[in-house]
Amino acid sequence: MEQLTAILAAHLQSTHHIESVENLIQWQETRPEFEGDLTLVVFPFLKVIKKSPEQLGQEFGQLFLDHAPSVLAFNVVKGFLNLTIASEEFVHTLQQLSFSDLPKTGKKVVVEYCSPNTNKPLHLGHVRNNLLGFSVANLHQSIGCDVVKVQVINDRGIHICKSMLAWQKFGNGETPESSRMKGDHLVGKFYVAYDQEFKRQVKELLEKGLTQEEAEANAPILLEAREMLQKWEQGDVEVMDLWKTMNEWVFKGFEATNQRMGVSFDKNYYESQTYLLGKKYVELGLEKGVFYRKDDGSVWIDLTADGLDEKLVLRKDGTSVYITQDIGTALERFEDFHMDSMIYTVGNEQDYHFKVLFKILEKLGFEWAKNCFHLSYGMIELPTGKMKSREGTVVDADDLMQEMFEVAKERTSELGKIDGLSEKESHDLFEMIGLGGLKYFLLKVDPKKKMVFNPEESIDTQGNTATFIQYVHARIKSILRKANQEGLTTRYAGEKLDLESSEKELVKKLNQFTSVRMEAATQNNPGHLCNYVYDLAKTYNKFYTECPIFKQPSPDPQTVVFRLWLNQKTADCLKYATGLLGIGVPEKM
RNA sequence: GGUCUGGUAGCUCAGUUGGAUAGAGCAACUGCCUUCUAAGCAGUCGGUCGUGAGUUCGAAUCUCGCCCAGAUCACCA
Repeated sequence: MEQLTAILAAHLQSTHHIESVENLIQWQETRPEFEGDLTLVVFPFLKVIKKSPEQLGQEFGQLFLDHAPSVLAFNVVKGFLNLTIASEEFVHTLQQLSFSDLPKTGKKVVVEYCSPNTNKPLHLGHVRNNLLGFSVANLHQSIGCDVVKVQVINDRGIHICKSMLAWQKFGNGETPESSRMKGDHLVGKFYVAYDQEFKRQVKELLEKGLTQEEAEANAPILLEAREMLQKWEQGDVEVMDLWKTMNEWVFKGFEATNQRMGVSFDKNYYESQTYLLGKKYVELGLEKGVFYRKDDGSVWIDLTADGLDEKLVLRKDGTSVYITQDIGTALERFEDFHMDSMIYTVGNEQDYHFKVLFKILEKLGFEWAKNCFHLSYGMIELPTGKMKSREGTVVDADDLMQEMFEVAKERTSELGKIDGLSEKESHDLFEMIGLGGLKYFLLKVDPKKKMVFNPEESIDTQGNTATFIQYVHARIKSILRKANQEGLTTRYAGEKLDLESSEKELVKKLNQFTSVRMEAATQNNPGHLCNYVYDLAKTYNKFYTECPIFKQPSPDPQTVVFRLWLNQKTADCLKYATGLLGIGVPEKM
């Protein structure tokens, strides 16, 4: 394509005296319904060259035919010049493709995701968050960045005290061991128990004649929780011990969940250690005149000139608010890593918060603030409505993964695909199919979109699913195993060969990988890669049916090797690309 | 009310800096397994791209108005 561009640019310069050709030359792939491989859009030239689209197309077509050996033929339809490219060119393209991480650029990116509270287990929302954050981190690594994966663990505050208090009141000394429950689920149970008790007390107070507001503010259990928070802040030994114990339970639970999901972190930040950090930077902001102090002593920033509001950054009693902590945490991270950019994977209900945060960091004079990105994603709702932890209407992450596993098991067994597999092999396969299906389902849609999760409909194994992609990989591997048995090589020597159209399509599709990956990484959208992988799998399947290798009549030896090579390259690409999404592909299924 | 995000086939979604007759999957229907894996392939059916204007050779894509849905505008986190 570079060659063709050069030829055209030279022609435009010498014949039509046009110097700046950058914006005029638009290449695109020829649509399947037309003859050809590569298409030049002629319309943009009409403004500078007074000819009809048809004439100009003919002129350019002839030019390529005369000067570019790789162009075999051309046709012009309306304002589109379609070129047929020689098979050698496709072989050459395929030779240059490899699927691995790009060389290091020295750019450092911090990716934050997960951010759980330690009062309840992870749910479907966290799953989307985790998968997005993890795959975006992979994508950046893939294009040559140094990536640091971090999570902030929300381990303090009134909501944590609530589950602690409920455990004290109703727990009877229950532990994960004694109850045989995962620690995070056990603690979550008491968070729900708190809420039930709270509601009961509110109801009681209402019956005594208090208003709803009064009742909610004076429920004894809430007052107790507040008292507990105060004790925590004072470092009360008993409360701290309970806090540490229950948090340990939860951390163990989270670790198990994240491990099964396949995500990991390089560093954890605990809010209990960072919640006071922001204060010293408030002083810095005051010195710089970015912040100002009101008469009552509270500190603010005025962002009205930037289209935002005034925002409090320090209360009049000198304590921090949410954004103060985030300022502190961001700067702490910069001390830790000196990153060039940072990605926050957080739900879209915090869009405004992050706009404000980035603006503040920028005004404080930090260069990297401009490269901060809020990877904002839409909420997941159930057919019955929103998920609410307190009311127990959530899709639990552990349950969900297990359900996916079970469905994969059932479906695979039905199809008789586990014959000849050991118990461990089939277990691993179910896990790969089940988890892969879940991951692909959540990653393929644009992160910005909210989604409705319907458990029955979501667990599909046909069509645009991970299973389909995994199946294609297994098919390829099966062919390559057979080739190996027969002692055939997959190294094509590169002699002249006429390619079938589905072979050409597959090479073209493989050739798109690099640009798709770049787009997915720079836009922080793994969905692009999902769509690509699906497309690739579909393109392969067409090639698979149209270009057999071991079927009779068998193709000539050179074609066999070429097709095996193409199989190998496709498998490499599928494995690498799905790996970036955190999805595994099996050797057999 | 202000700001942000979304609105594409019955359903779930793609659709690169504006490019050819708007694409997939699911669902419904029709063909194809004596073997490179049918979790597949080929095909039929299905659309006033929320709506009205504008910009131009050309608009799902850009601009403006309006309609619908969600989020947000806390000295909560």
